[in-house]
Order: sequence, then structure tokens, then C-alpha cells
Amino acid sequence: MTLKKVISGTNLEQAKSHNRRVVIEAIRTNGALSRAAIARLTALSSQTISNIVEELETARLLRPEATLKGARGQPAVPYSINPDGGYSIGLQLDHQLAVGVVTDLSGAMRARIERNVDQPTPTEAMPLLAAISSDLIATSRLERQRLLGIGMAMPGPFGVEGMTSVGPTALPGWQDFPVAEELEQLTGIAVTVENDATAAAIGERLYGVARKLGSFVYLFIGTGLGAGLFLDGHLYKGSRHNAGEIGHVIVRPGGLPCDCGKRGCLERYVSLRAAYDRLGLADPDHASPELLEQLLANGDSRFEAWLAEAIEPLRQAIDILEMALDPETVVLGGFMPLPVIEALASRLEPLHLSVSSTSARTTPRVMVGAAGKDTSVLGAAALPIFSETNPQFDVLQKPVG
Amino acid sequence: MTLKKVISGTNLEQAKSHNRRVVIEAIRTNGALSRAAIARLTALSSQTISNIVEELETARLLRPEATLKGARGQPAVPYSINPDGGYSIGLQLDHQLAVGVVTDLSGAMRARIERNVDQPTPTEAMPLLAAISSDLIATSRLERQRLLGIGMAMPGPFGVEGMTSVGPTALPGWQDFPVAEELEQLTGIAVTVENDATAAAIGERLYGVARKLGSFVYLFIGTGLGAGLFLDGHLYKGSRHNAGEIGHVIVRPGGLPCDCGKRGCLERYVSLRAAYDRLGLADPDHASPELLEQLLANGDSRFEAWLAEAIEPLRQAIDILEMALDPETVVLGGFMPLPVIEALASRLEPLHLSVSSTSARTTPRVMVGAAGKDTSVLGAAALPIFSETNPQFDVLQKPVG
DNA sequence: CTTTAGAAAATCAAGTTGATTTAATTGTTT
DNA sequence: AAACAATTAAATCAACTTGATTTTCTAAAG
Repeated sequence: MTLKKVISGTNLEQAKSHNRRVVIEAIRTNGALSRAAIARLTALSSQTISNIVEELETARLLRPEATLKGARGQPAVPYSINPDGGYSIGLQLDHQLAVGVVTDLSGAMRARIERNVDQPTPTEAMPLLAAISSDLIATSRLERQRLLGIGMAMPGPFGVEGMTSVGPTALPGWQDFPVAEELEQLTGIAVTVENDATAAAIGERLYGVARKLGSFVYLFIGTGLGAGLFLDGHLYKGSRHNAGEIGHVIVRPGGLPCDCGKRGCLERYVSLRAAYDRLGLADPDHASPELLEQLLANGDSRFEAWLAEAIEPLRQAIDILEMALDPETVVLGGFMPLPVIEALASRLEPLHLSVSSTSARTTPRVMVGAAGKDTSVLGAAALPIFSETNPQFDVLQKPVG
Repeated sequence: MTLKKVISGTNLEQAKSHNRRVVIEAIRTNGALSRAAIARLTALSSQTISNIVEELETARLLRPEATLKGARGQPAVPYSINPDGGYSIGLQLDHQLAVGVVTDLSGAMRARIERNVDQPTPTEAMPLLAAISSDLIATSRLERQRLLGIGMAMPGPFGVEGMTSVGPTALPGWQDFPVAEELEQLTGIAVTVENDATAAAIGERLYGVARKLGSFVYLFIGTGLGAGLFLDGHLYKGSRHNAGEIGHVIVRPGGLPCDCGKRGCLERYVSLRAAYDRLGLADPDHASPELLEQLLANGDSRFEAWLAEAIEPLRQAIDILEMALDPETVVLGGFMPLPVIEALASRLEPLHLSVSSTSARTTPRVMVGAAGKDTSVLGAAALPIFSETNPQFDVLQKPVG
């Protein structure tokens, strides 16, 4: 009989690792904090916090700010995240563009490289991505041992026959390609791969509008449509890494045919591709988001028609996410230009009645993401930082085997 | 400035509590295990396991089974969950019925009480529920100090204006009533309240078909329709306790009008109430699920028509849940009689293409729940047991304040 | 204006808890 | 008898807690 892998036990070492993360998280969400304040927030003793803060300071992850005077008692020394404590590389691959960035611990962009591609296959893209990475390391002259890893974002879903590689919103040829392993091989750096929506969600959680939220959904409007799910303080990726792939949910039974074989899929109405199609572009495979921004600015009537038609499916998407997941908020973003996102957002009201329609809300039901068009690369860069610093259940688990 | 409550730190005490739960969980999912086997599974040292097992044995939560011979080495003593180690009371309230049960640690029902009600208000129901509880304690003569708590299941959603108390699928008058607090007051026992779908999910996870699953969705077909979400080993309840309330998701834009004000809501097609309505019953408020079972057995043509019409919306519900959450499986159950659930399940194929349609599956996409018509009370009884024994992130957190 | 009490932050040193390590013992199979 | 697996016991170790102490400031009293 083979035994089921089970949640594993923990020990002091794991506990300490957790506590270290808790301290970082407390400072990240609240800004600079004194040792005493951290102790109160985390329910740990001030002595313990003192030890951890000292450790994190010598590791250069935290740095002291100017001593606070003006209150009674001994003046407090606030500590904040040291931007130079670590760096991360973010990569993003997409139908027409490969982008790479370096960010520091504060999420600030330190370098950026962009290369045009055209429906890249793995054989074409992998060397390019490796090259971008080494160029980034070279030009930003960052200390190699302070590099936390490479995070990569690409369109999902992953590994679904008849969906992953079919149709204009999917990247062809990547169906079962082991991106992370290959890129790790090529670069010698640890690689995390997520779909663009998940990456964007992490970005917003670490540095954007979702900084203080425990549960939210990032609705990513790109070539297709997907959602990144952050639930109860944890990233939820699904049992096969495809949670949030709601682009192919049916919102119009019998509606527009989709390449996946179904009719009336959400992303046939709300996505870059849906807009290009509605505009009747001659070469939708090479249209760019900037075009849409222009058309919006010009008040183009066909684009306005698309907007009007996209609103109700978008409302339904939000409705589905709210009803299924009861998040604190839904964040809108993606490759769709910010002005277009804002135009969509401003026309959403009245939203459908849902479990989110309660008067006792602290956050709006829908927010627009903070990171703009680089949301997905910046989010990708946030992935290694997130996995190194976020308090999560896994950290408590002893590695098994 | 008020500081954001943050994830709190941990210490040895919390770690031990976690490890105790891990041991119980290992035995629950795998059946009787020797100390050495537990040590291997949990990555804890055999000494640690020895200590914990001894402790749990004296607490009567575990009991030794017959020594295993036939292998090399010293014969192992397998330990299993001691059914008499604890008891739990499950309550379920609904439009026409109040049910209470006592279960032991193995989930076996030890007593059951049923009372008819009619659209009960809180003032009517609370004393009744308290009476059921004390009757259960008296008749089953259980040791009071081994009673882990009361779990209660009732239809959701909770506290949503214009939805919670509106329409035939909702219980009127409970909008903001503090059920748990009141019942705790009346009985002097700790009370957990969840919606029926969530309770059923926990039941299936502890004792049913979902015993070994890390992520699954329980689709509860009752008077209305809701889903219980078990994701990555944790119950996900949503930011306002209303996750999974997908009954009011729109599956037919412009379809049948719903009391919530929208049109084409899922539960207008798939629910007991939807079936009653489709049959044109004179008094749908007092129809019973057994009627549907009879009609199915008789091959009633109007009921067959409902079945046929319900399939596609049900497919869509499954599609939505699969795409949004990528679970290992979707479990069907609820107040709908088992033969009807099975009839629905057997007609589902072909399911929609989704992220679940991969050939590399270990579980079927759709399963029928094991607990039958008492699924929701039994699940309710499982709630206190779950919260006492399941390894979860919260356990590691030091209580703050 | 000076002094002093009070408060908050940070540190120190000893104490506690619970997992790990190491070694010994037991009982079975080959 | 030798090998092997399960269990037990004692000693050790890592990390958090506790309580006393020190530091440094503000505010009130004299």
C-alpha cells in the first residue's frame, strides 16, 4: 500500500523561518515599525523580535530609519525594508513581446529590456530569455549573491489538451514544455513560472493596491482573460496550476464560437483579441494595445461599440468571481491600456447583486491595478521575493523525504 | 495611525499543537499506522512521534490495534482513531426540517432527532435547536467533557441585503441574526455555523469520498444551490463568509427571473425549488425531496423534462467551478435525493472542455457524495471535529492581543 | 529653571519547551 | 547467529519566554 503524502510536522527551525517572514510582512504592509511595535503586532516577545530584527539587519534586509522623538519614553528606532537587500529578475513572454526587468526589494524597477517576438516557440524563446537575463545582470551590475531568483509570467492555461495551444489567445507549442527547468538550466538561477494573472496579483499584493488585503482576485485582461487568486493570505494556484483560467467560462450560451470548441466564452467578449476582432482589423495577430488607446481617445465609434458590448460580460465575470470566492475586492488590469481599463471600470455600475453587495464594505468592489502596462513583468519579478518573504503554510512544513 | 492586523508569529507551543494535528490527520487519511510509519510520513523523528502518540493515547484520541507480525524486525503496533475519543453534535436547519445528530470521532451517527418546522424564524428556531441539543446529550448519555462542540448547518448566503432573506430558497428573518452566539448562550457549548454546502464538504473530507483530496468543491443541491470550497487543505470561506454561493450566478442571460432581481440565475434551473417550480406543484413551499425520487422512479415525463433542462446549467456550474478553482474533483450532493443526483451525474457527459479535461487525472471530474440525505447534518457534526484536529495555518499563529 | 517621576524601548540573563540525536533494547525473520 | 525494524531512554540543542535592568525621553512638580 502506498501511503498518501500528508501534511508534515514542524520544528523550531521552521518556526523561526516563519517568524522572520512575519516580521518582514508586518513592515511591508505597515511601513517602518519599531521593534516594540512589531512585537505587539505579531504577538511575539520583544526579545524575540529584537533577535530577528538584528539578524535581518545584518542580512541587509532591514535598515534603521531616523530615531523617533516627541513621544514619552525611550525613542523608538523604526526599521524599514532595505531596497538594496535583494534583487529579482522578472520576465514576461507573450505573442509579440518579451520583456525583462530587474527590481529591488521595494519593487522599484532598476533595469528594463524589451525584445520583439512573433508567436515564439520554445526553441526560439528560451535562448532569448536567457540572454535577456544575463544582459539585465550585466547592465544593472547587481551583486549576484543578492539575486533572489527569476520570476516568469506567461499566458495560461498550462497543459490542457485542446485549450493550451489552440486559438489566437494561446501561445502555440508550449503545451508541455518544462519552462522553469529549462530556464534554470540555461541561467543557473532558480526560476518560478506563473501565468500572467497570478504574477500580476502578486505584484499588486506586494507593492500595489492589494497591499493590505487578505483575499482578492486580479482580473487580467490580456490577449485572453484570466484571474489570479489570492485567498486568505495565500496564492491559490489550483490542483493543476490552472486556477483562475476563466477566459473559457461560458457567459453567452450559444454565443460567439471559440477556438476551444465551446460557444460564448468570456474571452470572446472581454480581451484584447475580442476588441481586435470586433474592430475587424486586417491583421489582428499583430495589432497592439496602443491602437486601442488611440481609438478610445479619438472616440472611435466601432471601439465604443466594443466597449458597450464588453461591459455586460465583464460584469458577469466579476459576478462569477464574487459569488464563487467572496473576495475583498476585484482588481482590474492586464495588457489592456490603463485608459481603456478605466473606461471599462467607469461603466461597470450598476454591478450585479452579489455576496459582495453589502454596505459594510471597507474596500470598493472593483479597483484598478496600480502597476500599469508592466504589471505582469513587475509581478513576475515579485514572485521570487514573495516566495522568500511571505508567511505561508508551507514554510512551517518540514521538507519530507 | 492604526496598524493593520498582521499574520502573527509562532512558538513551540503552537508548533506542538500543529504536530499533534498532523499525526491525527495522517492516521485519518491512511488508516491505522505504526509510530514508525507516522514518523516517515510526517518527517518528524520517531521519538517525537512516540511522545505525541503516547499523549494522544492517554487522551483517548488514539487506540492501539493488534500488533502486526510477519515482517522483519520488531513488530509494529498500529494506532487508529478511537471513535469514543470524542463526540460532536450536528444541527441542521432548513425550511421544513430541523435535524440534530450525535457522531463519534469516526463520524458514525450515534443518535438522531428530527422535528418539522415551517419557514422558521430565529425566535421559533433557537429554543427548538437548544432542546434538540440537550435531548441528544440526554438520550445518547455521552460524557459531557468529551463533547467537542456543536456544528450547525443552514442555507447561505449570510448577511447580503436583497439576497439573504429574499425568495423561496432563503430562510426569512435570519439576515443578521447572530446564530452562533445565541446558541452558545442557550447551550453553554461552543458553536460553529456554516452554510450547508461547506458543512457537507467537511463531512466528505473527513469521512467521505474526498478523504484524501487537497482541493475539491462540493456542489450542494438543496432548496437553492451552493458550493463548499476546500482548497489546498484548507476550508475557504471568503472574506465575508459567503464564498461558493454560486446559486445566483447568471447562466442564462435574460433567462428565468429570480427573486434576487437578476435573470437566469443558476438556482432557477438546478435546485429542489427549480424542480418543484418546473413541475407546477400547487404548494411548492411544502413539497418534499421524496416526491422527486418517486417521480424519477415512475419515469414521470414532466420530471424528465426538468432533468433534461437542468443538465446544461449544471454543466455550466461545473465548468465555472473547474475553470475558476481547478479542483481535483467536484463532488455532487445535497438534499436532492441520491437517485436523482445519480441520474443527473449519469447524464452530464460530455462535460465541457475545461482545465480539468486533462488525461493525467487520478480522480474523476465529478463524484457523487457518500453521505446521502444527511450529508449536511453529518457535515455539521464534522465541523467541531475538523476544527479541533485539522492541521491548518491558523493553528501556528499565536493568539494576538 | 531644575529636579524628579513616569513611560516606553531595548537589552540581558536565566528558564522553559519541545524536537533531535545517540545509544540501547526488544522481538522477528532469514 | 546475523540482520533488521520498531520502540524507548537519556542527553543535547535551538528558539521562544520571562522578568529584571538599563537607557532615554517627556511632563509635571517644586
